[in-house]
Amino acid sequence: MGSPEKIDICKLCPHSQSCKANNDVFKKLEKTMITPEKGNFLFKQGETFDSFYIMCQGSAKAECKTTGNSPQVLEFYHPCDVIGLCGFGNGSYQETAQIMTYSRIYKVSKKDFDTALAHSPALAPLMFELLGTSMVRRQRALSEMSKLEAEERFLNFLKAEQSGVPKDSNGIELSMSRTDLANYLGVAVETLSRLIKNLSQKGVIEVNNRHISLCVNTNKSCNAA
Amino acid sequence: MGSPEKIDICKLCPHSQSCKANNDVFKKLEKTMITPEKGNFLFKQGETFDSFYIMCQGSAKAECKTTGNSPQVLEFYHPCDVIGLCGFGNGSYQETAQIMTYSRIYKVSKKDFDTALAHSPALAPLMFELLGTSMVRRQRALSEMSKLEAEERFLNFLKAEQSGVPKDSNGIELSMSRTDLANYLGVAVETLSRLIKNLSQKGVIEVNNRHISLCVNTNKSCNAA
DNA sequence: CGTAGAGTTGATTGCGTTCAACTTCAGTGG
DNA sequence: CCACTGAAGTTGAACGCAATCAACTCTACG
Repeated sequence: MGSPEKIDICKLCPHSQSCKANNDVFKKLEKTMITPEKGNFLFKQGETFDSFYIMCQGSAKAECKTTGNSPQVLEFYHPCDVIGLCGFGNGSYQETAQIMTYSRIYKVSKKDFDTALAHSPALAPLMFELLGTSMVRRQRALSEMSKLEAEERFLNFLKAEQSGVPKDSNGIELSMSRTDLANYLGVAVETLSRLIKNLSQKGVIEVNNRHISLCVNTNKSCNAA
Repeated sequence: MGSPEKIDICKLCPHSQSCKANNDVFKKLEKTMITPEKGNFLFKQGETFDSFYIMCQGSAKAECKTTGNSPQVLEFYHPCDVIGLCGFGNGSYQETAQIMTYSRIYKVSKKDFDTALAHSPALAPLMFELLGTSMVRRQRALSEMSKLEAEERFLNFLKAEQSGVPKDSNGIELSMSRTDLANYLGVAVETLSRLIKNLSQKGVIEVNNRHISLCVNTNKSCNAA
């Protein structure tokens, strides 16, 4: 892990407009910047909940394992995302967070958070909102998982990824492996591979390794092409 | 809906030991008792978040619909469960809550909750815990949905249902229709029907309409029988 | 008694899994 | 600089779980 600093880098951040970390209330929170490398863990499932994190730069994933099964990728994290809220549940993290690419991340210790809570009346509602949103995001994923077919889930994923990227940039640079992505989507790696090939042949997407761009007609009707 | 009262019925409640509503902090919350009938809605997806609920008696379900798809049952609620927390997300409910059997439910208005928040420092942490737990519950469901086969998901469901029931009682009285249950498990009604038949023939469960009892060897090995 | 909704059963189809072989790519050491 | 190695990704063939469609039975309720 990198050495902690205490600089406000939000001023330089391209996401500062929409980021919770740049919110008035959150800005007052005591926090440190960490710069973990690819493969590092922010926390592992079962560990005591002592901090949560706000991603400024980079990418990460959350996995959870249930008894006897291979782990399931729950979520991919991008800049502005808050990581580790699941720890509020019963005092320990119920998932494992791992860095996918070199990242810059704000770390907020639970201790500092609890202190701030007493002084800043606006903090609790903000946190309720964050937790509520996280909950809804996962229930959406749950709903999609059982309702939609693999292709549609993948397209939804792409659209979500694209929305977090400046519009002028041409396509998306995926930060996760096919294995992780397939796991996240709930299909086998082979299925994902075939799926991408099909969509590519149909002209819905253009693929070059981990670089994928959605073609102009982003709407659903392009499936029929 | 039934007429609101303001009586503390926790003293008479068989679940009072484990129920959040009976927690010191929650007890001080201003709340009213409602007694909705089967089919009533506590709230519908998209409505403004103005209250959450604590179930004392009865059963309910939460459904969500995403664009263009049939609704997905997210969760079934039993006594002690808190309903409507998703509303904290963006100020509106992201799911619909419907009563399945005649129920007695505490209603906590957001206004009263916000008021209490200012006076009771222990309330926010308790709420964080509730929200965190709800989040984790849904991510578990998500993980199971993609990892486990239908039969195992059904058995897990049964075990969960059973754990909320006094041990001396013989078996479980399901409060939901096959349709809802199949939807919740992410399979077709027909599949669920066949599944139940198989398990019954293998001697893993005993079925009589909506009354189901897990046979003595509750452990996984009984699948092999 | 008749109707509607809930649940069951059977036959068929298909999406996605699994297994296996192959290709591509990045990193490492000679 | 190139050969080697292992991981990541692709392709093909065969299988199987669960969906779908359709007909039927059961149950509740008027």
